Amino acid sequence: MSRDADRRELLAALHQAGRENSNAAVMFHAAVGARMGLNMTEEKSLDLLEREGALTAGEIAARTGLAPASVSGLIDRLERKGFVRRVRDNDDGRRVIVEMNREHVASFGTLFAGFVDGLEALYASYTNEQLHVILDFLRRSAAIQREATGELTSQT
Amino acid sequence: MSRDADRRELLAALHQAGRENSNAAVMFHAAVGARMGLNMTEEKSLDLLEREGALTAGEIAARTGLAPASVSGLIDRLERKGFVRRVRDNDDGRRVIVEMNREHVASFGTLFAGFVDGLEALYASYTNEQLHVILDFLRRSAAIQREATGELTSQT
DNA sequence: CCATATATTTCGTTCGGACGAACTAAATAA
DNA sequence: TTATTTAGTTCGTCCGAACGAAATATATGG
Repeated sequence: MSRDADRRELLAALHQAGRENSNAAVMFHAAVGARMGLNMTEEKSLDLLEREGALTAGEIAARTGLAPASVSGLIDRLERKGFVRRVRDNDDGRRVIVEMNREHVASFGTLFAGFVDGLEALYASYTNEQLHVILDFLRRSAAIQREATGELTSQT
Repeated sequence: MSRDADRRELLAALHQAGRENSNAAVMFHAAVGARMGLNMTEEKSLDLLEREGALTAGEIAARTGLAPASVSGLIDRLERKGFVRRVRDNDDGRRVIVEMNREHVASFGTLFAGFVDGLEALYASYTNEQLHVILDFLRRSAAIQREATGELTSQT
């Protein structure tokens, strides 16, 4: 049963490595945020806009769980720092659409230089077939984490 | 050059998926922390203790960049919530060693149930060979992120 | 021993971000 | 039109976490 033993070890190692990778991602994210002058809330909101595109203030409130007043303040800060723009909704003048300012975000690209280079070198070390496996894993792992986050966030 | 085209696409997809996976990890981490009654600083400190084992207050200060006074408060809070213990260092009575209370952390295991099940199912869908690739990727990716975090954190 | 250096804590203060309540403006219903 | 609902903002307040400076306790060098 050497095959089984190998697999058990493998799974344990994956558990550990996955944990450490998550951890490293969190730390990196925090470090990048700090360098960009963003707090956690601001960072998460930008990520939200990155993933979902422009959102109204109300949508941001719903997604982040913040009170409307807090979202106004949040948008103020992000706008002041140049990361987003407020755009009036033509269909409904009450709404405020918050658009990410991609140019400004991109201007911090140098912060990621080392990271990007490292990743490219890493990818370069794999065959196409292996990269397909990694891609599949990343996508499904992200889905699982988002699902789990949803479960934790929905009050139970 | 269909091979090259495939690879270019693959790399672009990996870039995107990697980003989203990181993001999902950050969100999940934050959600777990919120459920455990921890703020970001407390979470990061526990992660630190997880990775490096027991640390003195001063070491925590050095690793987190917090002022000594802030670390005292941090340890107070973590201790009050049951996540760590203060232990006097026998070799040097001035030092305070902070140990993680693993039992208490483990008691939140149910929060991770969905996540863990999901991951197990995911891993089950791969061959040993594929898992080796994923393991290698996770480890090297974590190292790259830690390296990049270090670069960002060291004042430059 | 005594003086000085080091590790941590205590104290008082400050600051940012989150909030509820009241307000403004726009949309919709009557 | 006028009344009501909805979206966001403003305002005043509160709370937690971070800090510097001073205090405490222990270690180390002269």
